[in-house]
Amino acid sequence: MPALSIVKNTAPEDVAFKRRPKNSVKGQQTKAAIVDAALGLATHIGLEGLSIGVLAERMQMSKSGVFAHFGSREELQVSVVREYHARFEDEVFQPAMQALRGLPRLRALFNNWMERTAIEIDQGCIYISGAIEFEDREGPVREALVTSMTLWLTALNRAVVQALETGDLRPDTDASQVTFEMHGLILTLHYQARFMRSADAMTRGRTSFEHLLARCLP
Amino acid sequence: MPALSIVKNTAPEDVAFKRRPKNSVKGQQTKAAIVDAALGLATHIGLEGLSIGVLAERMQMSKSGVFAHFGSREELQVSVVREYHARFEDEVFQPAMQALRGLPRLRALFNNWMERTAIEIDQGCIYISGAIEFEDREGPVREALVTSMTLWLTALNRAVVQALETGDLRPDTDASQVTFEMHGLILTLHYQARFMRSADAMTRGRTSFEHLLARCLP
DNA sequence: TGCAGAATAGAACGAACGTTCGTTTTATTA
DNA sequence: TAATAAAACGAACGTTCGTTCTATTCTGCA
Repeated sequence: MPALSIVKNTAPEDVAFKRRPKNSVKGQQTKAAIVDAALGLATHIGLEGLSIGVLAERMQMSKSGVFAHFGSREELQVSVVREYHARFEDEVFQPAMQALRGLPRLRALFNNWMERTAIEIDQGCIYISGAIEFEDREGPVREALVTSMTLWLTALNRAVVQALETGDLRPDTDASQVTFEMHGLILTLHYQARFMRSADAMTRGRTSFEHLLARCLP
Repeated sequence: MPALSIVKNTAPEDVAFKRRPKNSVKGQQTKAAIVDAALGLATHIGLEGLSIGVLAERMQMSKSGVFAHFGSREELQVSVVREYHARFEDEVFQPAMQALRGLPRLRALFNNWMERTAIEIDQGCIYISGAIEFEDREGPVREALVTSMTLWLTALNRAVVQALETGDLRPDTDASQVTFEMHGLILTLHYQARFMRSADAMTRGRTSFEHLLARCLP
């Protein structure tokens, strides 16, 4: 079981006597395709911008056909968050675990995160847009987002702690503080590159990371 | 003319032969009150979440009565951005200009920005939420947001440059890099405090700023 | 005091939204 | 192949949205 896992995407939660699809082979395929398309849409227009009508149009299906796979728009949004989490884990977290524990792994994690964010300069990141949209909106979508983000930041913080256990970073390093600042670099990179459309944001991000590390080296 | 000013709020732009209000005393008062209420709403639900119906209800006016002051929802959104800009200038920028040029003024600017962000932990910041909402949506609202943000970051950067001119910071300091990282601290503070509801975000923000300064001191 | 012009109201519009329902088509299995 | 269950459809519901009219009320100036 991978370390960032929450729950599997197709949860058998037959809530409140609502008729849910029974997950035949075909059904699962279609649902996966819908979630994929929904994720593609959500990265551009946000989770709140997601509309079942537009999604159905893009899928060349009827609104009710799409709707039936989720039972509510909220469930669709949660599915999208879970799918994004799974991809983030596959692309950012897992590959970096191949690197040696300590500074190499920490560098790999940050580097993969940067790469992912660079891609998202064209796509948008639902961990960032979702955070804005669900700042003070309660419910399962917010919960899914917070859970994912907490798992990721915890995993990242663990890598920092390991780096100072191996002696790669000074033993008096405040791990949480380093994690906090790494998070800040990604957020600024995203803001500057995607909203302000500044060309040198990637370079600035890498420079900042090196400054951060330099401060913590033994 | 204050350094962050863009244009005054009530612009006499009689675009495309649309019947606009003629700005009587009463009219201006009402419009200001509407913009104030709209800003209050937008900080919580975003510029895109703003709806004329809800706004009219809160103002105890008719939808068309509210609408007539702006001519379009977009113009309402732009007015809100301008109003936010004006307040940001009054609360963050102007007071800090009283401080001595150099490190004191830079500290004052960052401190006021932090305070403002702390307030916005309960309110939301439309420079942040707006950036997400208008990342790849073109038009006058995005333009107003980018203009405001550019003016502010430029003003901030000027303060950094002055600090190294006065010798408060090392002469080889990369001013743009420092500005970039200050921006990052605010974004992370906002994310951690408002979305993740983490209690120690303010402390972490201040600590990060001190680390940043320490790196640049002579 | 009367009158022009501005401010507001009220009703209506077409479109989009999420959701429900009954029916039909398609897939799975006996 | 027949029986059964799941998937997809199409139409409709009740709301809300921004916007457009026309009509009414208010306000300030001659």
